[in-house]
Amino acid sequence: MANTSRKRRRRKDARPEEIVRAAFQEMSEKGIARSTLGSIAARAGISRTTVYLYFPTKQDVFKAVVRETVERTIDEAAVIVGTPTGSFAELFRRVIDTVYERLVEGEASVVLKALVAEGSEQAELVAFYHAEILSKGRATIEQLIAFGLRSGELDERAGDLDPRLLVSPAIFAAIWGLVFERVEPLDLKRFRQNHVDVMLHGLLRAGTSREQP
Amino acid sequence: MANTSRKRRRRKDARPEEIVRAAFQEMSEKGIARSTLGSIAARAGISRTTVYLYFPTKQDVFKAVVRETVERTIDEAAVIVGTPTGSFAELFRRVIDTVYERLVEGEASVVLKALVAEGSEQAELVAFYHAEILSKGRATIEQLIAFGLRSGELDERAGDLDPRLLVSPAIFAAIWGLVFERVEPLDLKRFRQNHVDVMLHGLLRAGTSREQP
Amino acid sequence: MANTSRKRRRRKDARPEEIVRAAFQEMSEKGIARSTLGSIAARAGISRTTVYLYFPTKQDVFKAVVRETVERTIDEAAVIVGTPTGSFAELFRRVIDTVYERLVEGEASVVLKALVAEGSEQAELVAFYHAEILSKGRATIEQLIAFGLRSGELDERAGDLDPRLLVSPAIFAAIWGLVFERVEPLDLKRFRQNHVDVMLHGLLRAGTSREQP
Amino acid sequence: MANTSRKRRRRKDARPEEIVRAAFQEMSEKGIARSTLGSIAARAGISRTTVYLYFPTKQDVFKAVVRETVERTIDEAAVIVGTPTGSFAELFRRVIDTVYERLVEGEASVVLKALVAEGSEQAELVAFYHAEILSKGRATIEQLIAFGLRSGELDERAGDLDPRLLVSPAIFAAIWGLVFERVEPLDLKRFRQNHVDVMLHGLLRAGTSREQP
DNA sequence: TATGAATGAGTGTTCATTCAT
DNA sequence: TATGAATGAACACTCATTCAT
Repeated sequence: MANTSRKRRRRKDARPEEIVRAAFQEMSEKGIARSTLGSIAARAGISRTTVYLYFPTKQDVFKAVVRETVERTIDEAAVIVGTPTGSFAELFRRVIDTVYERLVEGEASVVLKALVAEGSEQAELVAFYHAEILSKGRATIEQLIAFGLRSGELDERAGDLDPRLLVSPAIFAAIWGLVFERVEPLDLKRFRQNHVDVMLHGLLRAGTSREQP
Repeated sequence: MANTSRKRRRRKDARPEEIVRAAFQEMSEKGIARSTLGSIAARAGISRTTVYLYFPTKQDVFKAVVRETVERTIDEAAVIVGTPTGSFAELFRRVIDTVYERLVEGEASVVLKALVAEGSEQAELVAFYHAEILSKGRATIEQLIAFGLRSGELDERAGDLDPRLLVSPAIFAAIWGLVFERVEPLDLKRFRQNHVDVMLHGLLRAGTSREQP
Repeated sequence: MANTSRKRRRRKDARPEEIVRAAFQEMSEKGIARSTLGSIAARAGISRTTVYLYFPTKQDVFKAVVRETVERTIDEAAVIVGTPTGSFAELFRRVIDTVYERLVEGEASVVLKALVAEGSEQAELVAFYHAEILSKGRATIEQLIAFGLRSGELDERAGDLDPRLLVSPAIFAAIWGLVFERVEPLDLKRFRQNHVDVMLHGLLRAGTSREQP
Repeated sequence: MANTSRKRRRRKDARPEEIVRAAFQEMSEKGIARSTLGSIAARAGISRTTVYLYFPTKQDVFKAVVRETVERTIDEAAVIVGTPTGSFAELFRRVIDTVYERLVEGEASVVLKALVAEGSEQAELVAFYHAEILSKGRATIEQLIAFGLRSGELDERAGDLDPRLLVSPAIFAAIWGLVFERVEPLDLKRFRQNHVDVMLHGLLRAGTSREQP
């Protein structure tokens, strides 16, 4: 809970942050396109035009939303692998847990959706999000794999893995929750458990011989 | 009815398809909300109001887009499991291959993205997509698992799996391709290979004992 | 029941009459403005464009509606005063009865409303309606008054009466029925009775001396 | 709130009235349906969208027109009966005079015409008009009759009268003036005089015995 | 005669943005 | 700093009407 950066930003100027907070809530309910400046302003308790004192454009408001959300997520996300303890399996489970907690269940999932939604016109935001979140996540996973290889728990073929594969079900779950939750809900706890189990042990009955491709 | 002009008739029949094709292209570039009936009509080379001769509403146009684009996709995958041949592993690989070909690399990924992006504003479309596509896909995967259990290749614990887990990396890849491709490309062939390998055999070195949670 | 003119028109060409009938029904339900050629055509069981074979314009359709309805009304309206029998009071009651039957409860009320509605842009129709219906009605009332004066039942001051006054409550009732019926219904029978009673005897208690203006 | 610019504030307060005035004029020329927000705005010298700052919907504009135009009308008539002076005949004449001045000759006739014309498409407006205007008018007439009964000037049978009958010629005159004026004008002064005379004393010569129905 | 195809002009409404105060 | 007033551009949708067959 490194609340230094948060404190730093606070109190310097409360208004922009209130606007961003309101915009985040609107975004999480209606998406970017359907969030109107009017509704954001109303939620922030200010006039619609006052928003323009702090942000030149609606897009810029949402840029700030992404930025702040990402920063908060990063700040709070301790680097787990830095000081590895226990088995690879334990470590893996812990990393995946963190991903679910932060990216899937947390605020960042809203941002992820927004990026998917309007990413094509928000290249700048996409790049920022990638640099701040995804690349760090990737590094974490790569460290994790390296650890497993060193410890001998992982087959040497794991070195060829695309690190994104290991978290991809989590991202899927985040997306699912945002879009299809109402129509066919997903039991996150069970899904996470499945995720880890299958990733670690595979689907095939223990003892089944490996394919030789 | 008999002497209706061929040319005219041909046109009449072709129109909806042309409109749907134009709408698909617009959607892939701008999403649903930002696709206007005007731009769709222009792309189809007709007047804006002509669209209303074939579709009562903008939503219905995109409903048709979703339906036409994705229906064939799933049907094919379903066929595969219908007449299972070979081992579970082979079957699994074949289903996943189909999913990648259709959902990830094919046109359907565009639809998927649009729904992820604007699903909250298009609840009806989401419900439709779920009913037509996801539920069928889910059934296919469930059949696949059942087959594996029957053949003895799958551990009995596979019966508890959320079927969505098995395809989740593919969905992830589809989203990634649409959003982050430019910033960090994804080697689809390798990713798919990883996907199948890890799902089938797990990450842990063969012989490593299963966790007892 | 002079059905000569009706027969004359019939069978010569059934289509236009079917269209006019459909238009009349639409008009009585939705008024002229909200009656679309599409709904009229649908009701007549023909294509929208077929209407144009018989009527150059939507307005012309409704001109025909007014014409036909008025003609029917006139044809069937026997001239009561022509051969007067009984007292003025009896005659008056009979004339008023006819007005209620034809203009208030009959089809013509629909036309009346339409004229009120779009009369300002349908000067031609208004003039036609006046010439065919109102002027004849006026003549009838004037004959009635003359009869009453001759018979000595009417005060000589009745010669100064605007004949329209005598039927004005009936017209009011027609309008009321068309507009406010749902919100505060009007008991036509009672209203008609009141109408005749008050017109004949006035509101004041019998024996009250007349004002001297 | 204190230092809000006077000019600006004045404007803000004046706008709705200006819009309503413009709408009234449009309505009197083209009716409700054919009055577009564009033409109303143009007449008021503002942009089409500015209307939406003051009225959420086109219907609300016309609701305001109806309210503003007719409210004063009835109130005044009600005041008259509130403090009755003189004979019933005098009072009746005064109420009827007010109705002619306000409803027939004044602005309110335009509203009445619009409702008659387009009432079926404007059910809400009709209900509103009834609640605000007609029910009050009815109450006024009923008070008037009650007064006449108390004072002994009215025959006890007047208690059975539909109150609407007493003003119905005035409404007729209003409609006539709007629709048939050009084709056969109506001398309002004379018609009003006739109205009151006949209503009070009836058509039949004094001394003629009442009918026994 | 009859119709299906097509469209242009127009309608109410939304919303990001500008401007004067 | 803060805001209320005002607007232009856009959008989905309707409908009378024209045209080719």
